[in-house]
Amino acid sequence: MLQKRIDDQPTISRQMVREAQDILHRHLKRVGLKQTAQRDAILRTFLETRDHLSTDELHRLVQKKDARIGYTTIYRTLKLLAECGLASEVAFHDGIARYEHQYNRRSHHHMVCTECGSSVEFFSQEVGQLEQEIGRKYHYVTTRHTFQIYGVCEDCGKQDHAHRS
Amino acid sequence: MLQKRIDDQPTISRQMVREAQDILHRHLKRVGLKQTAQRDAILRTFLETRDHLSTDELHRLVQKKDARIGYTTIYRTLKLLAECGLASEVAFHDGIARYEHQYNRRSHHHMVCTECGSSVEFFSQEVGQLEQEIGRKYHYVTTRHTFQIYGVCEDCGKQDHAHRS
DNA sequence: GCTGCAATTGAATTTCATTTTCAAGATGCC
DNA sequence: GGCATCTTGAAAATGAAATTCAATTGCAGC
Repeated sequence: MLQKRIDDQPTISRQMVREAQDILHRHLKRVGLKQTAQRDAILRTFLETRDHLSTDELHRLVQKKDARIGYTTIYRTLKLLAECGLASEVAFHDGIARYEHQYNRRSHHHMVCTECGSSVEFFSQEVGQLEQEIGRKYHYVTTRHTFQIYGVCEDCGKQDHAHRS
Repeated sequence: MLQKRIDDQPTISRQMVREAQDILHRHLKRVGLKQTAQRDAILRTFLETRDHLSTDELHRLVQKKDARIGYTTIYRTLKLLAECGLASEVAFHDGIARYEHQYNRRSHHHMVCTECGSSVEFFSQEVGQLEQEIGRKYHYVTTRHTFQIYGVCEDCGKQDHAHRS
């Protein structure tokens, strides 16, 4: 599944992995949890991947490194990563929770093709400003927003056309 | 659960119910399905309610009118209503699908309190324009978008504060 | 470097929203 | 009105996510 990203950093450097691991380790210590080989392995695999990963996909990838790491641990660790800001959930409204890594990334949004499920990332300043503006207006302390566009991508549009004629 | 709406029409008139019912009936005929008392009852109850209804909530309301209407029929009918544009799904990302009626309503968005679940509706032209703009840029034929803001509402903010001090 | 206790793990189980199944009942075209 | 077809709703199935629990592991304090 094609996924275009607007990312300045083409790959994740060793340095970034170390820094992210530090963030996780500090978070664990803060809330009285323990460092484990599993959590580190999951974080590393997660950072290395440039996709919007479902728990299932991440599980498969992690298993290539250590086949004994179970499903449950992936779920639990993704929540931990979200807690310390390293990951964030992306809901594409297909009933599956996806996560993307958030480390050193610009705020961005997604446009999803409803035919093939591929996605494009785009950036828009206005959306963040709107969050602030609306929050002020209705006296909410805003924490985040979601913005997704749904449609049919160029390729699927062409195929539909070819199919009909 | 408090829900502020930006709606020009304070209540649903008899006239509107009739028109909406017509839309449903025409849709049913078009796709070769049948009119039933259940479908009409569900549509009427749905239109009378100004909330973002979960299937469960709508089921409870409908049962007050006819206790024999089952869960499954609510699910199926909500899908039909969405198909003919009378309802649309609102995902608040709490694992429950909600629907709101779409008949004679302005395009709008939601800000949801993550503490108490209450929501405010707001209107923003920019978001629709952005959908068009981004779609053109990446050659998508866009169909819809979702935009939600999450935060803590004034009341919950006060309670948290009172609790701490 | 041990010890002990609390946190972690993962297989299995449970939960819960939603979907599917299917036999009995309703609808509407002829 | 007859009859094929759609609808209904209770029950069962599904599937993603959460929970349970016994065995294992991390690590703070000695």
